[in-house]
Amino acid sequence: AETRKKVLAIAHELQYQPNSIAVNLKQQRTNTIGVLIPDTGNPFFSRAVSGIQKIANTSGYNVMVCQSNESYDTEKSNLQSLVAAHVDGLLVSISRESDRTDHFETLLQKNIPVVFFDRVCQALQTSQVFTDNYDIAFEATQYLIAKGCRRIATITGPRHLYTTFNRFQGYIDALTRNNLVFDPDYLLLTDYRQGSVQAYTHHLLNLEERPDAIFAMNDIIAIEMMHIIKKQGLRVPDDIAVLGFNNEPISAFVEPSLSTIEHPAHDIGAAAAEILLSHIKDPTAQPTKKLIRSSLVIRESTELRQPPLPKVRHA
Amino acid sequence: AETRKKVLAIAHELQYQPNSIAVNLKQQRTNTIGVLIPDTGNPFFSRAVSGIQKIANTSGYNVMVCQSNESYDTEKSNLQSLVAAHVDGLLVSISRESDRTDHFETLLQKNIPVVFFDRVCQALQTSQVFTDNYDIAFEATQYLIAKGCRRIATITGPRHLYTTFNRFQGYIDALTRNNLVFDPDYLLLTDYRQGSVQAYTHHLLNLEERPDAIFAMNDIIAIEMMHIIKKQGLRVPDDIAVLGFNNEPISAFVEPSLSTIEHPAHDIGAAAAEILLSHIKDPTAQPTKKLIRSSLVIRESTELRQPPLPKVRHA
DNA sequence: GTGAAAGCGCTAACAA
DNA sequence: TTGTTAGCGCTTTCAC
Repeated sequence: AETRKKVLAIAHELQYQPNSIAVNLKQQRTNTIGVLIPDTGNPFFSRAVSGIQKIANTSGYNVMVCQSNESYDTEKSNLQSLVAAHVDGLLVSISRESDRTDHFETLLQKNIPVVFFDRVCQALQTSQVFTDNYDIAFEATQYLIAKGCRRIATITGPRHLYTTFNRFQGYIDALTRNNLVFDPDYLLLTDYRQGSVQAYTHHLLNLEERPDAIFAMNDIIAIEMMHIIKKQGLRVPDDIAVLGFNNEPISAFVEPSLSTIEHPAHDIGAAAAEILLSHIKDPTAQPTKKLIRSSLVIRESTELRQPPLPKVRHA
Repeated sequence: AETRKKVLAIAHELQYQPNSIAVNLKQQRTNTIGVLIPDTGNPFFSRAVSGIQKIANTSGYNVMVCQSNESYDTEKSNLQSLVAAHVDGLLVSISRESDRTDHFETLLQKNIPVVFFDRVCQALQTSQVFTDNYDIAFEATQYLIAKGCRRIATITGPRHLYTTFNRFQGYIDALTRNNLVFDPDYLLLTDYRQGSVQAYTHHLLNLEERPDAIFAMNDIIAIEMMHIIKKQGLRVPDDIAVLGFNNEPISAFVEPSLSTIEHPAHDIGAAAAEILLSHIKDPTAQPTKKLIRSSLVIRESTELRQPPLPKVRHA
């Protein structure tokens, strides 16, 4: 009782800090969560990490970040690093290249909680946080059609990605609903490589029937496309309307300002972190799926000044 | 010898992985480096983190990231977390609010290697990686003056930040060298709060003698300012030239394309990580200072079409 | 070369 | 309530 005080006082005086590694060894946990994302430099993911940090830090967790650079192999090796580092749980958005998900199965075997976010992995029985990709793509396409667009091109990623697949379905279904036929010429699969946007845009502009709208998979691509379109002497939105995805801050300030889809990266990251922490606390908890809604942000790049064309029936 | 093989075989079969926490406890290190930056969502820092990751992962290190949100208190508490997590070393870019650096002294006492990057801390005897802020700001200002600009405004941050201070000095010295007097009306200190850029820009545009050029502290601010200037019916660069900082990818695609300063975030991060790893390997190594050069990237936002005005002598 | 044992710094169980 | 001790899983030393 007396000595207790003395010890505490001296401990404080010597600035005693428990050795967390020893604590970790004893407790068999690290108070660290692993984050595995495709690209730190992608603003969507860096904002998601920001949301993750916020939740993790307020709960006394540290965050270990790895980037797969959109490579399956790197993702796999990052995963091993994070597991080897004994993170208490993982937040993952899978790489573009990952069309199989065998590497995540070991997590389930080892009972390491994992929450996928945005680019989720449907094959696995885990918690997931995602947005209503199908609905918002449907709504966005519907909106473009209502504006009078009939030849709507889309730039998208590989089919096996959850986000891409659902957005594409929403796009297709909106076309069908409006009796428009899907023209494969208007579908571009991008790999994001340097210079690819330029090539894709020129391809679209040189088509016999040039598209009258482009629905891009993110704002950065959309802005680059607008730039190229304008350089070609065409007008946005009058000749070609452009719609982005993600609502990056910069999109409000380009000319014309970019219509896009608000995709709350910070909230998605934070929600995923919260679910993960709950799984860490209670390992028996069932996987949950959380939907975070997106919304259409209409600006100038799709606001056609001319009245909509009369509705045309194709096919 | 024989049993060795058998054991190894079975170990492989059971997928034996040494428990890294136990290894860490024994070795007194974690193979983890801590990264402390102001803001994960800031593209400059997220690109720097990308460079750090690359070096760290190839050397078998994990990366633990914390963001201070530009707050001194958060920075201090993040620092404690990272030290408590026993990171083997730290990479730090200090927060805007941190006008004192007492919290970093404990690192030196505990002999934890730290490398500051970009927003370095001069008061401490540690390794640092930075860019030639003074020279490039001088060169950029000189360039604007050569283009005929005489009333050059600048948007900058607090004086105690290394980057800000040196850029400001370069700006001032270039003015002086050209016999232009520095007008405090043309200096804006921003805190980056929501909406502040709009207020600052309007302030500048409403000055009795409107600036004919603006040198912003980063591209995002510069692009927002261009947007506001154009909304006011003024032309960029003819009425006001605009120069950014950081050369974000998007800056090539705005209208007019933004002149800016190439500030190699990825390289700065990678260089800092390399120096840190060398300090971890050899704790007796002396602190080094590494300079990574920036360069002027000239695009449309400063390319005045009219011939430069005749040189005016002020004061 | 092989094997046993001490110990990293802590926590939790147990004994006093 | 207080003090002692075993043990987390590894590495390294030291004896064999």
